[in-house]
Parts: sequence; C-alpha cells; structure tokens
Amino acid sequence: MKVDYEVAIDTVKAMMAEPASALFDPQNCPVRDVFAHIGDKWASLILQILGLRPHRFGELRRAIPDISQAMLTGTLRSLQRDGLIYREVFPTRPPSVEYGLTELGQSLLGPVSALVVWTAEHHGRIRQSRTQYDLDNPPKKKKL
Amino acid sequence: MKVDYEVAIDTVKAMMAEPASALFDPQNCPVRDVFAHIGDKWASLILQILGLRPHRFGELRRAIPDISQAMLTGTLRSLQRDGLIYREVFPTRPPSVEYGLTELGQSLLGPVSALVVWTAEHHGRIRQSRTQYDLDNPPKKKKL
DNA sequence: CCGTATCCCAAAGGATACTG
DNA sequence: CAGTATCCTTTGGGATACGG
Repeated sequence: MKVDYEVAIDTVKAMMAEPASALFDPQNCPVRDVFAHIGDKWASLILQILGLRPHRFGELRRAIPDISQAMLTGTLRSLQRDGLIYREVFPTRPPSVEYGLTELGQSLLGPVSALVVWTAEHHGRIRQSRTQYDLDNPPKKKKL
Repeated sequence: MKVDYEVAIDTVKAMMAEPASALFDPQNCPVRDVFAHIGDKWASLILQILGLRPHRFGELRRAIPDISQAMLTGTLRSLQRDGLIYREVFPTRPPSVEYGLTELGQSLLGPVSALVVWTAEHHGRIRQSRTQYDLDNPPKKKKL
C-alpha cells in the first residue's frame, strides 16, 4: 500500500479546519489518544518486533534487554486492549504465551515504519542541530 | 512525495536484522529518541498546527486551550533544539515571537500526517476493542 | 514460564506569580 | 506579549518478591 504525503497533510489540514475539530478536543482527540500509546517508550518497539514474527514473552524480554518485566507486561496488555496485538496461551507445562500482531496492528505497522525510516534518515541532522543549539545557548548563569 | 508502506516495513526489518542494530541500542536508538519527542503529548499537535502556517506564541496558546504556558514554552524549545521549528523575534513593543516549521520540520509533517490519518480512520475500532476488552476483563476482585 | 502486586524514586506536567 | 522560576501533584517506570 502506498501513501501520498501531500494528500495526508491536506487531509489533516481539512480535519483541523472543521469547527470544533476532534483533533482539538482533549477528550476525544485521536492523535493524543493513539500517540499516547504508540509513542510511549516501548510500544512502537514491540510493534516492530512482532512485525517480524510472533514472539513469546521470554523472547520479547531478551529482545529488549532493558525493559522491566512489569513494563513489558503492562505495555503488552495495553496493546492487546487496543486490539493491536493478540495473546495466545498454550496449555503446555510450564505454560507458554505467544504474542503477535492482529490485522489492525499489521495495518499500523506501515505508517509507523514510514516514520521510523524518516527518523533513521534524519537522526544525524537532528543530533547536529541539538549540538549547535547547545553551543549557542550555553547553560545559563545565575544572577550575581 | 509518495511512500510505499511495504518498502518502509521491509526497510525497518532489514535495520532490525543487523547484528547490534542501532534500533536496539538504548543509547543510540533513533526510534526511541525521536518518538520521545514527536510522540509526546503536545509536540505532534504543535507540529500540525505550525504546518498550517506560522503562529505566534499567544496564538498557539489559544489554539491549544489545555496546555500550560510552561509546557508550551518547553515543548517549543525542544522542537527548536531539534531543528524542527524556527523561532523569530520581532522587536516590536511589546515584542512578538513567531514560530514556524523549518524544512526539516516540514519533511516530518508528511509521515506524521500519514500516522494521524491512520489514527483517525481506526480510532473507532480501537475504542470498540477497548470496550470489549474491559467487558471481558472486569475490574479484578480482591481475594477474600 | 508467565504474570501480578508492592514499593519507591524520578520525571512529567499543571498552577501561579514574577520579569524583560 | 513572551518567557522564567517555583511549587506541587501525578504519572512512568524500575526492582523485587510472590502466585498460578
């Protein structure tokens, strides 16, 4: 599936132009709502990993060494609640649990990956910009 | 500019396949780094608004009624530091300040808008999924 | 092996008052 | 008008220990 960025930009502009656009309604804003999830520290990473293939709980832990068990469980729950991933329990001994993308999650993988690609391409320039900014704006001095 | 989601997905998969991929390096992961900014509660919203046209500080405040002055200032600083927006001061009395997208910010608008469009299209299904999940998983009971 | 519960600290974020 | 400083509350997220 292909997407034209110009069209997407215009679509969003049109959404914003509506009076009382949902985009500006703190209660009902899809952007804040969804970005709050996929934008969090771990969710998009998990999404990408599950995009490769389904993983078991322990596999995910090993794939993301610096995540705590509590956060992994919590993030998976949240994604599952949103219908982006499925959770399947196999009644083995000891039990094993597999996570994978639902169709909805799969459909999210495209736009998110596009953003990741942008990110990877421009990361250097962003870091450069930060360095420059910090040079121009040295840590402030207190009044004497 | 058009983007093929399949290509983006494959690109990211290739990035993840590399041994010691930067994507899994907590220190150097562009995804975490950039998502931490644009994924935050306000940054993407500001990006979209500035995509419409440059805005003054007060205009932004009015456009986003539920943002505190401190958060607005902080978010703008962060975006400026990353080189996504510019800040221009007009020496009027009283002074006025204009914010707008840089070229880099403009180039980010496409991928982010694509994600916003996805979000708007699927928000209903996500909310539905949440409701269903909450029905299936009633608030837990304490042990007696 | 998976998941939950608890505790605790650090950072995010809001309100308000003050300055250039 | 724009921005800073301070205070205070809420949340995010890590460590650990325990239960199914």
